[in-house]
Amino acid sequence: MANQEPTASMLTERAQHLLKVLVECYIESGQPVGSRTLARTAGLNLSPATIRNVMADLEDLGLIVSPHTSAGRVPTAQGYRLFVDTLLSVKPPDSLILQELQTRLDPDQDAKGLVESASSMLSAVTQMAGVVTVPRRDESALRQIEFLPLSERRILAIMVTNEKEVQNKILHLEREFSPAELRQAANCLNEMFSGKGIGAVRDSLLSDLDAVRADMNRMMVSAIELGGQLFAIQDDDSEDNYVLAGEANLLDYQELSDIDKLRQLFDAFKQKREILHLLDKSISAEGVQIFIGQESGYSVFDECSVVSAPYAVDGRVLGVLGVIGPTRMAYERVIPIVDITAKLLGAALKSRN
Amino acid sequence: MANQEPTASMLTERAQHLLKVLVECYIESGQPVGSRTLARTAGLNLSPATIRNVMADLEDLGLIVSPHTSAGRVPTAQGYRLFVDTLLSVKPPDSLILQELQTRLDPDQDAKGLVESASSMLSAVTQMAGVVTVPRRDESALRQIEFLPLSERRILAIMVTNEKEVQNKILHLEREFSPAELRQAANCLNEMFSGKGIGAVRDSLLSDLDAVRADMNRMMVSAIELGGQLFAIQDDDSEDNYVLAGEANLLDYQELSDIDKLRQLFDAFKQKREILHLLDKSISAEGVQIFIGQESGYSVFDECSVVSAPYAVDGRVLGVLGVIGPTRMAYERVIPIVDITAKLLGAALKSRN
DNA sequence: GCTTAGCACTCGGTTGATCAGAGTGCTAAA
DNA sequence: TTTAGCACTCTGATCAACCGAGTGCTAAGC
Repeated sequence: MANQEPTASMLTERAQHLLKVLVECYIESGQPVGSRTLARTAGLNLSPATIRNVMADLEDLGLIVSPHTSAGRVPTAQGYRLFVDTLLSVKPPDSLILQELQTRLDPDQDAKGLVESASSMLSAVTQMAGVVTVPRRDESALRQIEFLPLSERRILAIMVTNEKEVQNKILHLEREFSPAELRQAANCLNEMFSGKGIGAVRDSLLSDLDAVRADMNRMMVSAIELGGQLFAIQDDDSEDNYVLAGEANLLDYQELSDIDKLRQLFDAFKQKREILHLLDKSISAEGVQIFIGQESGYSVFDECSVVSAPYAVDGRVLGVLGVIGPTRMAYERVIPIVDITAKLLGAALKSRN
Repeated sequence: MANQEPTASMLTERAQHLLKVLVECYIESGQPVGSRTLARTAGLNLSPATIRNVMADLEDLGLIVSPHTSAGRVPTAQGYRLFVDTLLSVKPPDSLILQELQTRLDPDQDAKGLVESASSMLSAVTQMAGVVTVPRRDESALRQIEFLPLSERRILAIMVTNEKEVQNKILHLEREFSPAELRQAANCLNEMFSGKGIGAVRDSLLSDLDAVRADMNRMMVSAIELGGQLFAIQDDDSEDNYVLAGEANLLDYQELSDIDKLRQLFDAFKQKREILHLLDKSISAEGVQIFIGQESGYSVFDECSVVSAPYAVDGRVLGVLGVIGPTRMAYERVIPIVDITAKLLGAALKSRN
């Protein structure tokens, strides 16, 4: 009769210890853990029979199950949960790995490069799939706008933000603009909005656009016209997106070897929607957050765990990164890696010179 | 005793027809084709026994094999080869699909977008993996260069080519440049090089850089300095690269269901090197080229076929696209799709307005 | 000389039975 | 409370039997 939220306090010291050892054992071996093995491994001087009694209790609480009568026990999602919440002893990551992370998150590249590095590092270091959401930039401040004519009615708009990100967009115009006009419009927009947040700029442009078209001089009108178009669809692609790396690593885990499940997982990666929703849940969390098996609420992840953490610059959360792997993963190793990577990514994004 | 290069002329009319039907049958069913089935399907009024005689001949020629004594026959790579070279009746693609291809290869996006569309279309339409190499642009002509100051020693260089591609690069400078200086340098470069091929520009800049530094006015020097940096590493990422889509589709084919093989395949996709080499072989081909099974020479593709075609604008080949799938694929459907997509991509790249 | 019916043979896949091994739950004794 | 002992259960491996599909060969027919 599984209780619905077993807590550590419901377990004796000994039961806790045994659960911990069992989970560790299972994570390492991948085999159901029997009472004899556990008796040997646990270090307590107890006979298998005693262990069995405790295991029966743990099973009643829904923390472990046996796949069939004569197999050992395997942790349930709840078991893992209790394990990571209260029993886990995290290992600080290998200093070699740390160094690698640090050097490969070289601040001297653009945000996209950093995000891709982070993602592929996560996957390489954990041997699972790494995922990093693209940093949102709604609040980054506008720095400069420039227009270059391409052909009669097409101009290239270039926008530089304070974070030194550069964005291009090709605008299709209703009428022709002379080079001088473009320069004036750019100046005008720069004067009006330089230093303002992009969200604010968009809002004020969109509201101005129709309202004051009539009673302004021609220059202002073109400026607002161009600016309106520039900011209109701006957030389509870069927002709401993530960078995934190392999906193929997941092929190696036999607990995910059901090819159909795997296919669904890969489809979900391409769809992006569910992944993004899941990661979103973590965006307001303080540090590392963990979704174990069905906890995520998405059936594609039934056999998976997601370890995620938000990354921030100056306290502003810009995105989330994490690792996706089988429920049976080395949490004590993965958690600090995700944690540190999030911090390093934040630092790298900040200190770009 | 497999002959080494069986040609159509070595087969009777009837044998050819039977091979054709057998291959078609196997492609459709995925099961080894037996003499009875073939007798029924082939439309000739022959008994299974007669068919068996012919099949024995085909097997001697190395065109088909039986996986074991009491199974039907399966085409070998050579069998497929003969099939696609001389027996295949290609089907023009569904007009619906054609339309879809056409609309989704909307010329009104940048090269990257087009390439990505093409790749994902190929994979969607064929239910296999689509791949498109990034168009090389060494010969595209320079149109305009612009420099925007970011901070003291960092400037943003923007380069527009005739093909309306835009490229940004952040330059780190040895010394400070004033805005005026930047503008002059840009003007200078634009005057000197506008309309020239990018390769040519790079060459002349690199050779000029040291040679004439002394006896030029300051403006020229800065221009060449900036230009030199801009063009120095230019080709790192966009050259030698490709866009892959729909890898996950390959999970669905049971002939690729060996998880290890699959893993190797996915690793190869990430490595990119082998794929690029393979696609390179097709770059000078006239139209569609097909690598069947081990013909590719790369063991990861032993169970795969690659159907590829170069795409070009105004006769200049810019890259290669193709489809990667199991050897047992519907060639008669895939080949025209690849063919047409290549043409459409070329057209779209050309007609961007 | 080609075609075909007949037949023995081969091989893979499935089913069912058996058996060893691992692990459990329960009971009774320490 | 712990533990030894024991009966029980379930999996996985092994083996034999068997069916079905398909082949190759031979001899007869056209």
